[in-house]
Amino acid sequence: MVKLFFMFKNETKKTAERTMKPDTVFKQTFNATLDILAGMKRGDVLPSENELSDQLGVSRTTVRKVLSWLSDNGHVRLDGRRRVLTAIVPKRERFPSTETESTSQQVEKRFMEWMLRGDAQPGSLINELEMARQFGVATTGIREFLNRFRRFGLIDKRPNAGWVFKGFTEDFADELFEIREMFEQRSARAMVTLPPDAPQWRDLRALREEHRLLLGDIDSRFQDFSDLDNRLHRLITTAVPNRFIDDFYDVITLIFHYHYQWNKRDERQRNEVAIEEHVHYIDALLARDRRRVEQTCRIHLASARQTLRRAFSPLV
Amino acid sequence: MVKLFFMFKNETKKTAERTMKPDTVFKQTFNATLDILAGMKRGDVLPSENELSDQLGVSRTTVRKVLSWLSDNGHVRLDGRRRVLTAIVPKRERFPSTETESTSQQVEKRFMEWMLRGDAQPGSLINELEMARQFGVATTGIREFLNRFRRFGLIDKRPNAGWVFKGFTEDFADELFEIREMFEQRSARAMVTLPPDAPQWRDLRALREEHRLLLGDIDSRFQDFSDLDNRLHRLITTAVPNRFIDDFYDVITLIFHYHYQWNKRDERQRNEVAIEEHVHYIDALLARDRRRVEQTCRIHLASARQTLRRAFSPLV
DNA sequence: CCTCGGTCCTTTAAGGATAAAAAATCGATA
DNA sequence: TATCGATTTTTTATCCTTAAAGGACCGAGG
Repeated sequence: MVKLFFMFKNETKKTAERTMKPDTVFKQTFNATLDILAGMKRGDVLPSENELSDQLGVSRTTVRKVLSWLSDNGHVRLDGRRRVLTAIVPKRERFPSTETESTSQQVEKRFMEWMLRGDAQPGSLINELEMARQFGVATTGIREFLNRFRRFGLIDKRPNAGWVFKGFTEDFADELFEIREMFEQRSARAMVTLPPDAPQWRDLRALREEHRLLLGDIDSRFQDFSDLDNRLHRLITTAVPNRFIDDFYDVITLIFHYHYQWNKRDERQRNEVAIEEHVHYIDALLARDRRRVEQTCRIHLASARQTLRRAFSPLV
Repeated sequence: MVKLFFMFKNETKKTAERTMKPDTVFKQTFNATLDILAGMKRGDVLPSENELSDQLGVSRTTVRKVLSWLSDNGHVRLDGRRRVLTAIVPKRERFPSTETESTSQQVEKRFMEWMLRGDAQPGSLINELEMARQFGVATTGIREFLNRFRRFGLIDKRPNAGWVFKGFTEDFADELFEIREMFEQRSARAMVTLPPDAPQWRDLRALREEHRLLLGDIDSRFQDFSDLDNRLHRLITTAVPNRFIDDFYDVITLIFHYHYQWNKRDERQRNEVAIEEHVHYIDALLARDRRRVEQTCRIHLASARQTLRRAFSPLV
């Protein structure tokens, strides 16, 4: 059987000593707090602990840890029960992105890179222990990732005997897009029947404007398409929410997120075509013309499918 | 916030001392080997180690462990390189089913029971540690289960802050069946276009016969319907395989498996109706009549949806 | 040349431990 | 009455450890 090796050339060796639970949340929060402070000047009063907690999406415990650091290092002064900014925090205090990524995020990233590089042969075995060693994490982290990754349809589990990589193949693209087409057509049809005062129409018009702006500046900003693509399709699915369809879009989002990072061939032109397809699709939706919606949707998905399929034959 | 307690009334306390990795595979293999020996008589030669390994679906290592026991306890004698059965193994040597279930299977079972009992309030929090204590397993086992269970659309993860049970509600049934209907109609339409010599037609005719037999003996065997239901729908999806559709059927299979165990109301009558619907559906497929297939499929799924929905209002 | 026993090594499935993060508690105070 | 500081308790994310299961190798024998 073919065994896999996950180490890439030019890989930087992991030297960081691992703690039990990483403090990536603290470090991210720290950076985010600095972003907030950057918009303030000396003498300004900081938001309250609860406000910061809400705004940053972390517990007050973590917020307080950051605020303690700011006090201890003389950037913030206590004035009664207010906190006052006394000194700007220099940029170099920010934690680098390598330290703000949790283990599970790192595993996902490295696994996807390994897969999309094309190093992975269909049918090859994935070994938890080997992967854990190469990624510098414990086997439990790998297990957890693989279990979550199962639903992407790219790996199979053989109990007591590891995992099989099924391959990032044309079959995969076809099966993915068969479902995607069913779901998208269903959502698009539902959207057409939404009442004219549904909030989706406002969002859709805003998205159309964003598409127009991007097309006007396509040469420098063509990489922003990925985000726009995701937002359009997610908006359409909100017409009639269904948790299984939402979950499926998670699969598509992840696949495309990494796919866009690795497949740079014809990127600019590919995205320009896709944006134009989107505009036609959006116009059809705004016109609430069911037949045209179905047609423009089909055209766009067919070309997206071709894009993904071509990623599997990199030499042609 | 509502907290959950997983301990049921009349629950038997776990007293078994836990080992690192349970030997459930050995115990299952042991029982399965006894089943094979039951079909033999004294003096018969056992199959080879490799044969047993293939047949039982476990490694030779495990097979050899069972064979060692048989030798050590005088039930099997070595004759050159053959093994000869010398004494029947008494039934009481079999391991009880409680010892042949792996931790992950136990966790799944107990979680599903807890959910389907209706003790779980929608929106309540699931606590890994609490659940681990109640189930008598380590937190890693719970985590792994919850991660795998995510795709069933019944729980949500909040990073660093546990899991939320979304509730086994009518919404869930509706969303599940919306997808199921799309997938089933798609597969049924594909099946109609299969060539007359496709192996599916043979299997379908066999299934039809099984339905007929079950209907004739409905009073004593109505519980066998669950298995038949699963096999029919799985057969139809093989018309044009798609890994995402297969995965979705795993969700349906598990939900129905436990649902059938807990919801006994009108069980016999419900199953009888469903079998008749199946027969009409199968006949339409065998006739390769697209319109009738769509119609009978819709009728059957609508009644299955009602069955599941009714399970959420147990007092009406 | 295939199969078996013996042996050994590798890998998975579980348990257990610990630091970080979340959450709760409680006066005090504005 | 909501907020803050201080402190404590609970829970998650991660690492490490170990027995069972899988798998490879080898020599012998039919």
